[in-house]
Amino acid sequence: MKNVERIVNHAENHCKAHGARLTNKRKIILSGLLEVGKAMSAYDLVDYCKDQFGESIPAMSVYRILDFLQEENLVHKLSLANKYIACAHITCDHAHGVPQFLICGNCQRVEEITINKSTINTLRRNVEDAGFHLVSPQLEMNCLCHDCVEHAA
Amino acid sequence: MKNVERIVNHAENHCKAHGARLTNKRKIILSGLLEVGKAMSAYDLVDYCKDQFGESIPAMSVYRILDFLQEENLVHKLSLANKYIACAHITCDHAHGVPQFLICGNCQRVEEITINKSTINTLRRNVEDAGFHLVSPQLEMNCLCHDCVEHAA
DNA sequence: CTCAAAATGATATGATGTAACATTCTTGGG
DNA sequence: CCCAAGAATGTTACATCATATCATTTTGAG
Repeated sequence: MKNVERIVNHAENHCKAHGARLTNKRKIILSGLLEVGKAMSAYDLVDYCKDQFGESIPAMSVYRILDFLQEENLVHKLSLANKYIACAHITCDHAHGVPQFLICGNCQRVEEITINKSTINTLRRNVEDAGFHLVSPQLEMNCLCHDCVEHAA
Repeated sequence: MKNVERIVNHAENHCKAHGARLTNKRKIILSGLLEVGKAMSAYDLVDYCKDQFGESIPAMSVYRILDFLQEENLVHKLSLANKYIACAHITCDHAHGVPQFLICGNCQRVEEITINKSTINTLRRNVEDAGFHLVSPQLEMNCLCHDCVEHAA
């Protein structure tokens, strides 16, 4: 779990750098997401924090904290699943493209990838051709992970 | 509204062709979605059917009917918005690619487009490279429609 | 230290969605 | 035609996801 700690520290610096505060509760939520390494619902996080950290954080606060963490790009929301997941690139210092998510419809595993720019640009062009402007190319795709494909076969 | 009727008839034939039944309630829900022409939540549909058609359809039934209509490819679910929208291509007889949706984050307008196959294939390859299998390339993209971009500017 | 702003808590409620079982409707075989 | 079986719909209860509102606590700048 040293690794989680390291990432949280990094996140704290990232926040400090522009005057945002990674408070204790916010650290706890972020740690939970990092430890679990999977997408969790807000209420899953309430339970997890209670069980693992002995911290009772009301759901309302969890939602607020998740909003904060999303604004800081430390966490992403998955609309397909109504769940939240820690950003896979918190510790990278360079700017990132908007991520895309592969969600296993069977076991709920999630992989965060970055699709190459030219593909995204093609997508963007398709969107512009339809008279819309692409605000964010964060995509969520219905997938099966390798294991689940195997077992289904 | 003749047009809606025509589309519903077409949908009915489509269902009959493989032994599925487009019952009266199902027609009403589909008609509602077609008339409105926008994405609606299940509960929006409950209200709409009550107001416009004098039909009280319980939410549970609306969900079941929406499931049916999705299986028939007459309706799509938008996870970004938790809403449902009539397929833009019900009356086309040829098979369609999986659709992509452009959702205006400001006015909620939705455009259904079909991205060209080669772009989808590139996406699919990206997914396979990450060890996942793309089940369905139905994408939902956070956009702004042309009007909202103008007004924001 | 003090005060204002930020963060968190408490409570209620709205919105979305499903489980489980009952009832009604349709339809094909006798 | 009738009726059994399956399909569709209704009813009720509840699970899950999310936000509005106002109260309280914490924090940091002056």
